[in-house]
Amino acid sequence: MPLTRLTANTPEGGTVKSTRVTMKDVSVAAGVSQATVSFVLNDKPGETISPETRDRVRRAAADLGYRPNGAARALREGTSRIVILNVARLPHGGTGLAAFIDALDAELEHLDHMLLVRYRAGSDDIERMTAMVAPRAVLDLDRIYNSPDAEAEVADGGWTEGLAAHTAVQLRHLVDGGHTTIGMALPDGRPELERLAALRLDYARRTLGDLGLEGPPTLTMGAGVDEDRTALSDFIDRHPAVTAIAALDDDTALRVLAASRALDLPVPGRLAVIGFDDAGAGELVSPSLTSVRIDTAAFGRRLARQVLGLPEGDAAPTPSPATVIRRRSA
Amino acid sequence: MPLTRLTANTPEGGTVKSTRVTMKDVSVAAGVSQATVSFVLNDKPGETISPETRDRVRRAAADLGYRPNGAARALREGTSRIVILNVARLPHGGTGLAAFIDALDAELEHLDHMLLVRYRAGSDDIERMTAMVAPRAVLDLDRIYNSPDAEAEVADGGWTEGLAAHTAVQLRHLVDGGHTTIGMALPDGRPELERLAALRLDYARRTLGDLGLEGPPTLTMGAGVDEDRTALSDFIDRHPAVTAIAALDDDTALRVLAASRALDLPVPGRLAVIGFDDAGAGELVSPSLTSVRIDTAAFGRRLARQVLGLPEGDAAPTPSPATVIRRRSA
DNA sequence: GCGGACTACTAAATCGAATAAGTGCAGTCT
DNA sequence: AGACTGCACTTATTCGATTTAGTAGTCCGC
Repeated sequence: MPLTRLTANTPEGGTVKSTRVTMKDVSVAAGVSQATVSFVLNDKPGETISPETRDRVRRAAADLGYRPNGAARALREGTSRIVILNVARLPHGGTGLAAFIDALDAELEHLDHMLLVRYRAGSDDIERMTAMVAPRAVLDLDRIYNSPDAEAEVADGGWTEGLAAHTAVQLRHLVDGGHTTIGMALPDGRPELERLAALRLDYARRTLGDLGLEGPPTLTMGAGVDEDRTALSDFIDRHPAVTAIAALDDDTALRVLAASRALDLPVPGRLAVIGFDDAGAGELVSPSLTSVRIDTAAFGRRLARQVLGLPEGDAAPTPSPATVIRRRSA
Repeated sequence: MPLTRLTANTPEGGTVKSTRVTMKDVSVAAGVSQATVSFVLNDKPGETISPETRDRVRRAAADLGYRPNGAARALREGTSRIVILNVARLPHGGTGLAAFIDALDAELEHLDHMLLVRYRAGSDDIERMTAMVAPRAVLDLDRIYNSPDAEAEVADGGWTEGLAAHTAVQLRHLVDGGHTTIGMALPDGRPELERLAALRLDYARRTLGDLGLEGPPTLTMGAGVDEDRTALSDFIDRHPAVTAIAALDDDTALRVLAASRALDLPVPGRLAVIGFDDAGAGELVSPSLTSVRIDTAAFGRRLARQVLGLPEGDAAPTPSPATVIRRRSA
């Protein structure tokens, strides 16, 4: 009754190795050379293979249950068909990020690649990884936030442009609710989120500007329950006109909620609170947390193709809907 | 300003390939054959290499920054040095699981292997993975719960035995608080957690039995906020003597808290609630959630060695402490 | 009726490590 | 002195794919 199910491949190669179907086996079954099998199965352009032969080969491969050996491929091609997603220390609780990963995974699978996730951070780790697994690409969700070369043109599946729209949805919900002086809550002591915070803050400023409102004063939460209460208290003293707070994420929003409770500030009566990237716990607190659920699947799909250097594909310039999950807090 | 930092290895090979340091390069630099380099770097037993040569080889390898090519190794040996952890659809918010993964990762790194996490489930996926990455082992956190052969002897780093102790800590906290009739809250509609639930319930029953108390009546939560309220209401009606509830995890505990609030049941006055595997949101709700924080690092370390077929190593039969994070709810 | 182009393939090299099977030489035993 | 053993290596093969460089055979024009 163990927690883990172990499927070990004995390095000694017991029966496993002898069972493996190789390209050679397929070539024999189809009565052609091994090279021909490779040409057919990879649809190599420029090679002329008769339709009948193609058929025989494909049939043989299917019959035998042939699967190309990733190691051999990687050795020959220089990189494996693995794509690494590095999520070191980032929050991955939100539904948005989960959907993003799901879509990325599905699309990569469709393109005959495999997404694997790495939790370790550090540049040395990336070096190790390059040597050990030679991934086709590394998607680093962490590094970007601390990246000095902010303007580097890097594939992101359109996430960044989407972020602007999503931030706007969050703010607009508060404005539609009649709020005109809005604050923004950012996480404390999370250096890996610093750049994301700056980005979101910038978009928030623009959104409010477009609506003829002043940019949001900011509030930092996350140092601890007591510190949070003090921080919110100070913030309200300094900005008494603020009647609503938009948070960077649900965790930060929950902290605002907790601090408000401690200060006896009625939510949403005195202070409306809205989160971002609905993380699930929002419906379990009181008052329940209003949040923004973002559809990031389209980004994931686009990123998969970008990462492999493929054209955008059939995925049209999809709109990226963000919907407000309306609960009690705003 | 993208979300992702992309480090692509061009399949075309560009400059990267020419830059790679191979064993051949090392052998030339050290003035020996490539085979000798392999013998030295792998400490091949049975091979007699003079200390001076060993030194020259090691020095050359270090100077050139040699890193063995994972693909070549995998091709030759039949399996790569990658260990896959499959966490498909399981909750991974708890601090315990995070610490478990961290320790597993660190120990595997120490043993020159690499832990990569896979989110997809399904047997077909495992087949794909075997062909594409040929992992040395697959740790499936998911399958185990549905596994029919419950008694299979599989490496788990001692997790299972620990679970019993941890469950006891959770229950004992309630008993120490004066509670004698205790219920257990289990998640609803999470088939992947069914077996874990059964396991925990069994341990709970034993713990209570040892203390001379009756086994816990169970309560199912998670179908939805309204359903949860009804479920708790029914439960209290049926078991009015129950004054405390131990939950399978923090998420389930939060649901009990929310339902209690909806029913105006004072917590911990009428009903004490304790979670498991402290997931972080517990301190942000009101009343704040008491939970059990488990130290799973030792399990991770042991599992790493088990999985690679190594002896237990220096890691002594470590005790696995579980500590109650005492907050307001119990 | 012969060179050239095209078709439909095959043979062999290659990627980088691990390893089985030698090779030359010094020392030992009988 | 010749066989034998052990040491310190080297040579060459292997893993399973991709890819380059062929090689027969056919058709086509002149």
